[in-house]
Amino acid sequence: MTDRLIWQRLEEGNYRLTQQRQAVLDVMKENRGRHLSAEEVLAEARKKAPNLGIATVYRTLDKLSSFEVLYKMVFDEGKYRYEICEDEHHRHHHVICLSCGQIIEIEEDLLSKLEKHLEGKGFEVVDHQLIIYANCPDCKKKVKK
Amino acid sequence: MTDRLIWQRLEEGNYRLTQQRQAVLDVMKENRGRHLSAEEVLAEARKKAPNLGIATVYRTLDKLSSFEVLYKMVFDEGKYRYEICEDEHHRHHHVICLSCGQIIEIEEDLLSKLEKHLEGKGFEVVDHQLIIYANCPDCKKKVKK
DNA sequence: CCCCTATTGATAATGATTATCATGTTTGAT
DNA sequence: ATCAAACATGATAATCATTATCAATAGGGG
Repeated sequence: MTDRLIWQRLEEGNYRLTQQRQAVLDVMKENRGRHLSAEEVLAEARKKAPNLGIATVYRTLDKLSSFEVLYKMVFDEGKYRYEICEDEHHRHHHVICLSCGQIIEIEEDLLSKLEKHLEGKGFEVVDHQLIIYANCPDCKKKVKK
Repeated sequence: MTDRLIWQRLEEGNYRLTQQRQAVLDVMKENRGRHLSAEEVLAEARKKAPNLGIATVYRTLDKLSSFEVLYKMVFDEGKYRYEICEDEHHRHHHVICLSCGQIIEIEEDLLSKLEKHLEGKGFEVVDHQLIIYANCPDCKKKVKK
């Protein structure tokens, strides 16, 4: 997602970029493709805004998600993670390695057929999330030993 | 999932079926295809075991999940839900209606191609979960008004 | 420069889940 | 059957992530 587009969305939402919010947004931009928890964002963002509080982090992450600047998602560990949006389609494809916990993004989009089918049945598809649980090539080797 | 198979898994795990555990398991069997939270299971199961405690419900749900008698899953609301396993493949396909919250199961399995691709790259695919966010036909009508 | 409103950080409150522990129950060896 | 040992339970405390509260503060428009 481009700075231009981010700016546009913040403006539409009448959202001022304070130092703290800037720090949070910077962290998210510096971690494109990663899926950060609120605590992780706090730890990083404090390097720029040392007395940033966790409440502000949550507030900012939720607001940015509501502007569709960030995705808010949840994996099986049961807590929220955030990631900067990369496209207009809100599609998330992830592979989670069951051994090392690494979360890898994949690009393929094979779901349009399924969604067309649902739309044919009267559904209005808004978004989807696909998570694949796997052992990544490295861990696969280790596990076999 | 058949009673036969459930029994087999409990036996393999040396898991005694006490009254309380039986009550929890019964609730799960009576609600095939539904995705119950621990609190919901507790409320139902207390009809059979009136002074059942929430801790026992959690313990039982987790154990049954570890035996692959139940699936343990998480949606965007951020809490765990459980469902009795219906097949050997551990595949969950859900459509969540964004208006009424209804969770509908779908049967299609269009992901084998994608998984083959990942396996070609050295991954070992263990499981997957696909969630589609949509408005169901009824809510779609209401939303449009 | 001052007032007004938005924002912040600290902290309390909440909700879901997990851990602890004293008590009660089952099991299996005798 | 008896009894010790292991297991299971319910109540409740502890924990973890998140949200709400609130007094203090910061910034922008006049």
